Amino acid sequence: MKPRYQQLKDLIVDRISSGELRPGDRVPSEHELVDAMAVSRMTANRALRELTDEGYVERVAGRGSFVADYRSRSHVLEVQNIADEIERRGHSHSCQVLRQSLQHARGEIAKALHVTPGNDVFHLLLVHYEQGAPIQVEDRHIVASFAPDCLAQDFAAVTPSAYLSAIAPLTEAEQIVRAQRANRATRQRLQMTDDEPCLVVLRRTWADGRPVTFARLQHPGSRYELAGHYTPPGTAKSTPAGVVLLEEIKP
Amino acid sequence: MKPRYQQLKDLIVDRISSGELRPGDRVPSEHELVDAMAVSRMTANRALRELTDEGYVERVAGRGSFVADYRSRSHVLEVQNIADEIERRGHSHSCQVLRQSLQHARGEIAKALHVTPGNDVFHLLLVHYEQGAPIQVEDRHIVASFAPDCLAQDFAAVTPSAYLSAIAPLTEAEQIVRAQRANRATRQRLQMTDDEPCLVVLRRTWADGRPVTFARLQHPGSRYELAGHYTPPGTAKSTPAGVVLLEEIKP
DNA sequence: TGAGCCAACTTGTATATACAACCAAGCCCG
DNA sequence: CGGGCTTGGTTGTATATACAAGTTGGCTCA
Repeated sequence: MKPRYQQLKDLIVDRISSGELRPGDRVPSEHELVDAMAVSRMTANRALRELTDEGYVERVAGRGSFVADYRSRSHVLEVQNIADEIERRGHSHSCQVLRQSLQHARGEIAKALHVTPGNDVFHLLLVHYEQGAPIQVEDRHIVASFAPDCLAQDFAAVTPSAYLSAIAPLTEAEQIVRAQRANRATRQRLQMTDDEPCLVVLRRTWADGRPVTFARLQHPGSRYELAGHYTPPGTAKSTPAGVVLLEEIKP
Repeated sequence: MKPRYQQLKDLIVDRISSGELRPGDRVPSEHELVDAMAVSRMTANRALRELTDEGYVERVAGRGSFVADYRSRSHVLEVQNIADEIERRGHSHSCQVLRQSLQHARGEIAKALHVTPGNDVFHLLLVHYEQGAPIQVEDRHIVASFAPDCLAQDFAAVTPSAYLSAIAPLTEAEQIVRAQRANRATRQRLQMTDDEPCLVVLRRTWADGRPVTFARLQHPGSRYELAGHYTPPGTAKSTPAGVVLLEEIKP
């Protein structure tokens, strides 16, 4: 038997991930949970407090508790959407859709997405531009059952990342970063010279405990880099605005 | 005035980061905190429970609470030490020290480490080998006041990462990942072909809220990649052993 | 009308208490 | 000597209660 505070947490997380509660919506107050679930206020408090620590809920004394915006959920999801990233830099983002089709999963793609070969997957091929210069080739497969209306989307307006996040919060991610040479087609799309290194990110993303999408993201080495700032769970403090500094270092 | 549970947490974290309490040491039990600090057991429980969530302590019902091993602290610190990483793969690690000297900080290095130009920093240049094949050139600067006995260390036996972690827990990290071409000296050291892309990691690491070391890590693109698996704070579940799968995919 | 006050509700923290489960060490008894 | 039991210490959870502080909306009174 799970502890009661965990039952309360599961209950609320389920209502959020099912879409019943959306970001900004009010979640039951401690007193309402006490009445509805027959627990003490301390137990309800612990459930809501831990959900706050985990990024699901935001609480305001005197007003109530509310479903948090997914973007504030974890650093994984912060990096997901290249359009947001570019706009945070104050630059313009545009996107060209080269392919948007329904396919049957086979081989490694089927294995990576945990579907049986032959099942439907969508295949997307996009090029993202920052200030008009190509910055990323996005080659993505999506489990069809997760996003049935994928073919009807306009991915030039809403990136696949944003689209997928809107369907359900992405709860888990796995990625591999490599430096490789790109093939000729990719070099052309990214306007890369023949010997320019290519920064490749292979990323698999989960929702509801199941993999839903696999992306191969290729970037020109001279114009793109990955940056991250990590603090251990408890702290999240000290030294702001340090990334810019590192950018300048050319030993 | 900080809340009392936070005061308790600060107290214990201070004793850990000062080195008074080392990994494996016993931390005061809830009852001892009740007696010593004049708080209720619930307050002591909350302090210790949150420290557990944050990775500082491990608790065992019936035995007590103990300082956690730093390695279990966060995925940032897991990746720190390339020797551990190689040994986890069951491979042999060796290391050649090319430079180990005391210098005066200048320019970008001084800025990155937040020391005034002219202050002492140590400079290390190492090559790491996996099964005899070169896998990383480590070019590292360390704030001298943080590690005064740096010149006396044998870094072929204990990597700089391990050495620095032993002095004080590394609490914060910032890194940038790039795909670049390496210069000729580096290509030779890593036995890379002329046009082989190089995976470069620039990493700056903090202890006690101050930057202590800055490293430039260069890897042959054909033999090295970065992998990470991320879950949001609350969950930490589902799908094990998936990284290997992704390795195989060559679309 | 408008300014201020107050009541109701919310979260945040703190205490005292209780019971269950777990662990280690020592003790008793066969 | 050894197996099982007890006992004391520990964590994990749950409740009832209390006070402080923030927010909101309505009400009163000038």
